[in-house]
Amino acid sequence: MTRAPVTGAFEALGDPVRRHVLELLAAGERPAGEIVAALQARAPISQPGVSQHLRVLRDAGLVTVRAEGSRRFYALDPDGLDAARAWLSGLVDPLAQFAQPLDALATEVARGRRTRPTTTGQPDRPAADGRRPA
Amino acid sequence: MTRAPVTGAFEALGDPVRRHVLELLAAGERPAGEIVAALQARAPISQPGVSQHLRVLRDAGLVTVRAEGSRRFYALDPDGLDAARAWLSGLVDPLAQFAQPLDALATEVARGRRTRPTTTGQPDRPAADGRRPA
DNA sequence: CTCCTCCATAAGCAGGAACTTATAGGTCGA
DNA sequence: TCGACCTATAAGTTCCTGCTTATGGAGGAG
Repeated sequence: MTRAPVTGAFEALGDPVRRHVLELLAAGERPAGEIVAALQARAPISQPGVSQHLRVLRDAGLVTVRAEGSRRFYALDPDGLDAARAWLSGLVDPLAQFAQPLDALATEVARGRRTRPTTTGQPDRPAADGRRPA
Repeated sequence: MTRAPVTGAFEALGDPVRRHVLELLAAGERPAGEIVAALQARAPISQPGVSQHLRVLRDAGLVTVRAEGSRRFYALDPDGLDAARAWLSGLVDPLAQFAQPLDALATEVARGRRTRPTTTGQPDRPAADGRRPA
C-alpha cells in the first residue's frame, strides 16, 4: 500500500520545476517555505504553484512530508526514486532485475552505508500503463 | 555533441504510450510498423500518433533509428537511458556519481557482457532546467 | 513506369496541466 | 483572544500536448 506506482512517478518527473525541487531536496529535507523561496530565486512562481507541485511529487511517492509545528518538511523518498530507477534498469536489460540488489549494494558501499539498511524495494515490473483514449 | 539532455528525456518518459514503446523495444529493435501494431493491440491509436511519439523519443535521445530499405528500425539508446538513471542516482546520494561505473559493471556481469564494452557515458550533472515564464 | 507499402510531416482540434489570485486552516507568540 | 506566519485548497484561465485526418515522399514488386 505504501507502494509507489512508477507510472505516476515518471509523470511527476516530467516537469522541470518538480525536478528542480527534487534537486533541492537532494541536499536534505526542507520546509515548504524554503523550497518556495529557492524556486522563486530562479523563476517567478507563486506559493500555491509550488504547493501544487509538492502535492504531485508526494502523490507520486517521490517525496515524503513531515509536519513540525506549522511547517511541513519535505524530503526525498528513496523508495519512489529507486522504483523509477529500477524501471529504467529493467529496460536496458531484463536481467537487471537481478542486478538491482547489487546496484543498491554498490551505492551503499560508496556512501559508507549512511542510512537505511535495505531500501531496495521490489517495485512493479516494467509493465502496465492504462491507456485511455477518447 | 551526441549528448543526451536528461532534461528532455524525463519529459519524454512522462507519457505512458512512450513508456510502453520503450518496454517493447526492451525486447530488441523493431520496425516502426510493428510498434504501431503492438500499440494498437492495446489501445486505439493512429499510425501518425505513434510516429510522433517515436520522434519525441528520438529527440530525447532515448531511442535510435536505423533505416533499412523502406523500414525504420527503432532501438533503445542506452546512453540516454543511463543518463536519466544517473540523474536519479545523483539525487538520492551525490556520491552515486561514483557508484555509477560500479553499477554498470554489475549489470554487465549479470548479462554476461553481451554487447557493447563501455556504454557508460558521462551525462550532465543533476543541474539546470530552463524555466520559461510568461 | 505504376502501384503498393512504409513511414513521416502538416494542420487543426480538444483535453489537460500548470499558473494565477483569493481564501481557508492550523500553529505560535503576545 | 487576536494577529502574524506558514501552508494547503478552490476557482478560473491559458497554453501546451497528444490525438486525429489528410497528404507527401521514398523504397521495392510487377
